[in-house]
Amino acid sequence: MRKATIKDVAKIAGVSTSTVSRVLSGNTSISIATAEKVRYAAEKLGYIPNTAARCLRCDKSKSIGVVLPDISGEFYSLCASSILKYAHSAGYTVLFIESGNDLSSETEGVNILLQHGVDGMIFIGGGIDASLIQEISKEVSVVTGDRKVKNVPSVTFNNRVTVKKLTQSLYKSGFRKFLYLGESFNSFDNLSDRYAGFNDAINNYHDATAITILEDSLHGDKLSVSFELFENKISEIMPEVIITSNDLIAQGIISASYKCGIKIPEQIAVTGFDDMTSSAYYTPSVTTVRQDADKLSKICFNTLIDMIENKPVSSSEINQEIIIRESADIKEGTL
Amino acid sequence: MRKATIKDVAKIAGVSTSTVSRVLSGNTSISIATAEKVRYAAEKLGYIPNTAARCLRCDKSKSIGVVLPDISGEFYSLCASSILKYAHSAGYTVLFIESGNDLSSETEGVNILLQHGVDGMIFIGGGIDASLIQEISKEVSVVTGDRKVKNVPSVTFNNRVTVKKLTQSLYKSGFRKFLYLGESFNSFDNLSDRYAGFNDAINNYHDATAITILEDSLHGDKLSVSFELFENKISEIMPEVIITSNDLIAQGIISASYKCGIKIPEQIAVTGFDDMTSSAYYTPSVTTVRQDADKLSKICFNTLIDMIENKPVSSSEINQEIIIRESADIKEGTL
DNA sequence: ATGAATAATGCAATCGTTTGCATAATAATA
DNA sequence: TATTATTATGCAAACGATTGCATTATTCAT
Repeated sequence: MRKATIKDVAKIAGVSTSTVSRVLSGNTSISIATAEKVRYAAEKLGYIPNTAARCLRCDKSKSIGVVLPDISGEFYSLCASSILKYAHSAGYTVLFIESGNDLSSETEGVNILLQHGVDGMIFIGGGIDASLIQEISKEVSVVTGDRKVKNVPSVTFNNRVTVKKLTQSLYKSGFRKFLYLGESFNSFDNLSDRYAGFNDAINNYHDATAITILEDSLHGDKLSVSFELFENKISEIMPEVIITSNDLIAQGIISASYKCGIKIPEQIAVTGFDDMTSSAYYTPSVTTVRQDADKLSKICFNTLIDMIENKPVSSSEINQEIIIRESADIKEGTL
Repeated sequence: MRKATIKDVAKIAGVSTSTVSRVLSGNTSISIATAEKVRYAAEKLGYIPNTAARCLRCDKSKSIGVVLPDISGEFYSLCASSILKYAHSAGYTVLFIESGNDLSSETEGVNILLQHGVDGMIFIGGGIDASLIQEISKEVSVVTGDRKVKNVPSVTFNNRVTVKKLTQSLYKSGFRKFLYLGESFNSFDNLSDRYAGFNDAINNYHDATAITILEDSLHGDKLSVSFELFENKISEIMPEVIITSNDLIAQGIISASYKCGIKIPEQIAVTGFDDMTSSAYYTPSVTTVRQDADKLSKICFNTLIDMIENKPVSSSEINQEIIIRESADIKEGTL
């Protein structure tokens, strides 16, 4: 048998479809008796309102789009999970888009969202063309997470302050010869901010030395690259501490050093970024910076909903947390 | 200005809406000239077809629902990513639902999918009430992934065969005292299958000893549990090899043994399951079983689409791959 | 050139809701 | 009781697309 519609419910309950609609949405005055009848009929028929029809009529979909680089990344998947949670409990539905690498797949993805008439979009992380976001934000409510785009409300982490603090406490812990080893960046605010924070700290110390290595191929699982890098470059330099821009690099360094017979943290201290699950169980466990994905997601979502409901919104910044573990011995009280 | 509709396009192009529709869907005969005009008008207006309207009219949404325990799990997030990929390139949209723990959130999630009129659903992994799936499968096309439900097409891994093979090759590599350390199971086919495979192999050997420990609290990141377990129980037993039912347990064992001064793999060999990213970089790296999430997702999706299009479908099984690494020294040629 | 077949297009109904307006029923007030 | 507010309901028109049927324009064959 066909799926029950509001008409069927109306017929069974002996009222008009308007009444059924009103009972079910429950925001107008309805006599208790009819409400009862309607609810009974709906229940009996197993009536499920048709979202498409409602969406068409009301010109809003109660759905949002979420664009992120790849949903299988540890951080992003946590965001996905959180957003799903908040969205569902607010009666919203979520469409995810992986921006991937190329602009064309991005545009295509955004088009899917547009076609579906999402009420708003959240863009999380880099890798998505800024001008595209700008463009979209004129048509529909947009919030960016972990990234800033001009004239678009954003939710970001305080990377710069955190890395400055981290560097300072390493200095206070006695380290003097620093190596900053990070992914190269162009306009990725969070990466450049991390490096900026490093410099903020270093520039205050005249008895500290700092070298920087920025590499494109460091990210992802290309740890062998780190290994080479370690053998070729670091051995000449021999820093006392290596500050990296993500945990995978840090783990790569640790792994490489292990194979070269260099002891971590005894000979070289290493810090990461992201607090990946594996970092806690690594040997040695990785001193790193934790970013609260759930918090980011929550604020992004709430901000977006406020925008959709035409409430005033503003950007926000979330504090990161430095997690001290074995790979870098940060002295008590230096944070 | 309002978003352009098919009417606007029709007016600009000087044709009827029917014609516009036909041009854009491109499956009926249309003169080249009008097609040209229509396409030009659509382009000029930035026309984006309204999915809700189409969905309403055609009674299909070109969308599917995917229900999984949690989208942030490493394996599941890979599935999510893959499904997104295949779905989008087939013109489908995806709604994810986290089944979480309780039945109520499951039912709620499924309701969301029903309301949205998804054309089909994929249920991946355990934790979702089997009878609920049965129920749903009467209303809409359903495929299960990494799990079997009566009368529902499924895509599963050959857990039993794989673990049997793994056990056999460990035996052939010289191990005799086995410990199977896994999550306890009730109806989770994959877990019970793994254990069954272990027994399949062991039962053939009269000179091998096997102990089994099944624990509820082993899964997830409760590695301290493993640690306790290791100290209290295993030390009395002292197996030569430990076969675990997932990588986290294996890593926990490795980590615990390290702290107890037991050398792995020299004193005890350990195998995991899942081939998590971290397992490759662990020290020692973890011998494990890889399950191809992308393959699973692809077959699930294709099967579902076949069902939706009323083509005949059948269940399939995917071979797992044993990945030999440092934590368990499987001899060449024993596989 | 004339009728038959085919190709192009338009008309209008339809999908399932919601909602402004009108009306009927009820309650409050004078 | 007559009159006015208030509360409950129904009617019917949207929302934007698709599609069966009817119609017109075109092509083809004889």
